[in-house]
Amino acid sequence: MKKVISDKVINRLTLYHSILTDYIDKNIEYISSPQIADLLHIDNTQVRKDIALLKYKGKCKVGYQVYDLKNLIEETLKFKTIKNAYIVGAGNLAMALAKYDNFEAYGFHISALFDNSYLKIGTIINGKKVYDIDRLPEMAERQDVKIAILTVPRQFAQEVTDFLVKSGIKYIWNFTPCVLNVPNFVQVWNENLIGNFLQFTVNHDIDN
Amino acid sequence: MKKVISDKVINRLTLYHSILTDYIDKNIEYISSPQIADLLHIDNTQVRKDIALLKYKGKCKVGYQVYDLKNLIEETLKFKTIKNAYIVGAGNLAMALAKYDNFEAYGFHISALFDNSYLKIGTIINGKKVYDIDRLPEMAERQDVKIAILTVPRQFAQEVTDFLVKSGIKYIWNFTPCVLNVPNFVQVWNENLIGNFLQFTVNHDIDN
DNA sequence: AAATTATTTTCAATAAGAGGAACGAATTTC
DNA sequence: GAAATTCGTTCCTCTTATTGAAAATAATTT
Repeated sequence: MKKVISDKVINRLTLYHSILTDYIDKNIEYISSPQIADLLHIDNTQVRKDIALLKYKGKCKVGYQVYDLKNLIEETLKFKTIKNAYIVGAGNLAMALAKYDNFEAYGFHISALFDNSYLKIGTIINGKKVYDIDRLPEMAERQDVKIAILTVPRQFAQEVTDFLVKSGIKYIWNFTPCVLNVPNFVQVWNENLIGNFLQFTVNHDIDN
Repeated sequence: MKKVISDKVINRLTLYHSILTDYIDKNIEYISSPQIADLLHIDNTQVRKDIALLKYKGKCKVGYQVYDLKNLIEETLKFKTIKNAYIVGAGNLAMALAKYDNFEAYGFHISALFDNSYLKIGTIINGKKVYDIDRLPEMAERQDVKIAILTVPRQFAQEVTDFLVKSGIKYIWNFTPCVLNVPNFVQVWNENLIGNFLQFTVNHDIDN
């Protein structure tokens, strides 16, 4: 797998995108690299280099065209490509994610949720139905879904992961605080919620 | 601000920590760098180097002592230091976060939630009370809380942020898909949920 | 209208950092 | 005692970030 765009750049591009969205709301036509850089407290050369990766040319003394640049980022990051995904484990976090319509803006479509509790199976959250997890293998194959968002309690994480792997899931977005053991052909992204924020509290002195 | 430990290392350390927790549950006394590396699909030299940063010495041919290493990581990442935080905006995501007891393991304590809806003010979620957001400045000063977890709808993000800044909040864990404009003495961590996972879907070909 | 100024992009070069390979040293096992 | 495994470290490579001109263009001044 060759990385066309590095992780760090992708992350920054999503932030630029969010700024651009805001500028469009405000009907501003141009944005400059120093403007973006100031908002994010990063270096403006960084911004220009990231944008240069997209082969996009700005206008001297004016900056970049907001609308075009936003579209280009969406194209590069494939926001318009629909990525179907299942949520596995219909707990609190799953509910929040299922109700979080913002996913769609990035091309993620939650097709269904899965759980093993009879209290949850059959319920509908934000138009998305909760199915018995036993049905996942069949549905995943039929709907050709390869992404699972894992939100089960930690003690079931590995067990359910094994089940997902057998079901043909290829990408697991792991919200559990566990390191999952998977074969090489399955990719895991550990959404280390707390770990990310720690980067913050470790190096600063938070004295309460 | 000098970074004693880089972001990437911190992120990996949290993953090691999660593996170590698992090993303790299984009553295994020692763990080696290749074992950790295999689970995370990274290089074992990397693991050794990260651990070397902690000034921890392993035992040749045996590995590292699970219990000690886990404690050392917790100490380094300040898991035992209680970090009080408020959740601002009592929506779906806030509910999920408030119910997510795992935060405590990392030293994060949610002291209270805040909202402006009379439907939510006064309710109690997982033992944590929802207060009128007007009370935040006074409470933050009295309780000396400097961390806010922002989960309001995107259209109110900036407005509420300005309010938080005026209230003396110094660290904002931003779950909204907005880039917040803050003064230099306030730090924002953009928890770019989708952005993180995109790193995944952009460079792989997910064909559905 | 021409010249100047200020801002911004672009290109090039340097510096810093992270990841991976390799090797000696140590220790357990056979 | 020999073999195998693992740690710790050094070195090298590749990536990423920063710095420093130079070119371009809009706005301002003369």
